[in-house]
Amino acid sequence: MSQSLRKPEIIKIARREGRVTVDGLVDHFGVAPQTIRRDLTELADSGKLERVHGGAVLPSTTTNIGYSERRELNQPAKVDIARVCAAQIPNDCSVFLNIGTTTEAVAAELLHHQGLLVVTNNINIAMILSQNHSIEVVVTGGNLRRSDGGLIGDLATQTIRQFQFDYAVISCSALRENGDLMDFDIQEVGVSKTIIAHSEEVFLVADGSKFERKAPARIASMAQVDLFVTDLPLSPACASFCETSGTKVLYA
Amino acid sequence: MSQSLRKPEIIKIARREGRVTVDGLVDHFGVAPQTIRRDLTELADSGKLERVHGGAVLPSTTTNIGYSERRELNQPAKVDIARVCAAQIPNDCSVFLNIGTTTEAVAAELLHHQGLLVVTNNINIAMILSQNHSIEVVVTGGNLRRSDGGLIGDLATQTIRQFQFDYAVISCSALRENGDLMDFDIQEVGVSKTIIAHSEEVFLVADGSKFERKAPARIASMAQVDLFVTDLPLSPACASFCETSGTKVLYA
DNA sequence: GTAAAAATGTTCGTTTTCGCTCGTTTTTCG
DNA sequence: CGAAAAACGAGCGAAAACGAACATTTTTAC
Repeated sequence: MSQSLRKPEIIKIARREGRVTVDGLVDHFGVAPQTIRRDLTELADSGKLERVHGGAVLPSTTTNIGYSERRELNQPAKVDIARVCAAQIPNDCSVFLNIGTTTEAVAAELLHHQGLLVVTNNINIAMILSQNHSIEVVVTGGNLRRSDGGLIGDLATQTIRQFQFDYAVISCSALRENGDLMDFDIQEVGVSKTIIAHSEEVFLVADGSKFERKAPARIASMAQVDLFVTDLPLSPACASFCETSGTKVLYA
Repeated sequence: MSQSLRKPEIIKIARREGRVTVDGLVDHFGVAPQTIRRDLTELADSGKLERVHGGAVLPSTTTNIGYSERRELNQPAKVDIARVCAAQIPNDCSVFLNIGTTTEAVAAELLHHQGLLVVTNNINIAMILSQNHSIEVVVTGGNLRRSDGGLIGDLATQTIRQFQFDYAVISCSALRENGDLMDFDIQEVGVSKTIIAHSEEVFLVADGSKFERKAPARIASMAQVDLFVTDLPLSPACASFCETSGTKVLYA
């Protein structure tokens, strides 16, 4: 399929409005109706939209709109971080991956590894890793959180307690200057704490935007993290905290 | 502006705006279009951007999963069986759905129900049911079986033992004339036995082709099933067995 | 200071996109 | 049901964008 600058924006509008019209897009982009029709036809052919007379609608199977938008947010940075993180994980070891778009990116990078045992409480990660037949995938139980495919609650922690991981890759909703890892969901906090307690090496993946966000629940301190992979330089305060607590920092 | 500073800035703009145009960058940097094209091509080669006619956009990781599943779900016989089975399940109750394409079809039919608590060891079912916000979805832990998205092993049975279900919908790999339910995977047998032991009402969904197949491991007897939904008439032997064991039979 | 190397600008032939026309299909409305 | 109106897809020419090759400028290394 040929590409165009308009198509991503058409999809964005479709996800926001639920549908798009040829006329509306003609006004929006200032192009001829035929051009819009061509775009819609091609988007429909590739399964991104469903063509209807006069416009197009979202395919009926599209769920988690908010999530998929968030997943694309800052994606290149996440992939860079993920690549650096995955490079620190050897073959033939056990790894835990928890909830988060950045950890999903790590899962995608891990597809090139071999002989891994990966345990995850993220359904999307399980789907991603099922492509590699040399990776044994174990899913924790738990209540399914629709917003991001995460499995949380008591069942999840129960499962995790039965393992001891060589490596854990975790993320968080927000980071504070004093080195605290924060999260929105109190249930997820319990899971993350359990993961840290059952892992030899804890890797934290988080892009720089996490420093600008606030979240209510405290997961842990950076001191409990062995390796922190991020994209932007840390503030002096945070950098010195990592220094004294022995947390290694890698930049993507 | 020197060359080394231009590419990071292009990425910064792309992340902020979601897309960049050649013309826009020519104005922004005051260089020739060809230079911008070179930059964009190199950024695209390294995976940071996705090149399109007239500019570039952030790489999209939109993955459309579930094509193959949906195809299988559309097999008319399975859908008919699923519809009949789903009609026997009331709103506001707890249901277990196990592995199998027919049970997946049941999940699709249950999308119209409300107030359900559904526990499943099938990742595809979890994805399907996540579309209905009035259904609480719980996933059992377990080793992921790539062939069908099933979660099996000790972790799965452990989880199931913690529940007592109003209804369980199960399937099997094969059916014998004497009323035995058979399966290919010994690990799955353990799961199915546990499900039956922890459910008030057990529904079996299986199309007629199951009678023509052989499988090595015995799950249970039809006598432990309360309702059997199928598409083709049973053999006289099997029908009389159901009669004496009190198993109700429904035809789709 | 000079030469090599890298980056940038220019030209030009090729490819892609876009808008127009026109005949066909779908929808709307009496 | 049937006709008018809207929407649609195919084909075509013009315009824009593209990439390759080469000339020119800037940076780097000695």
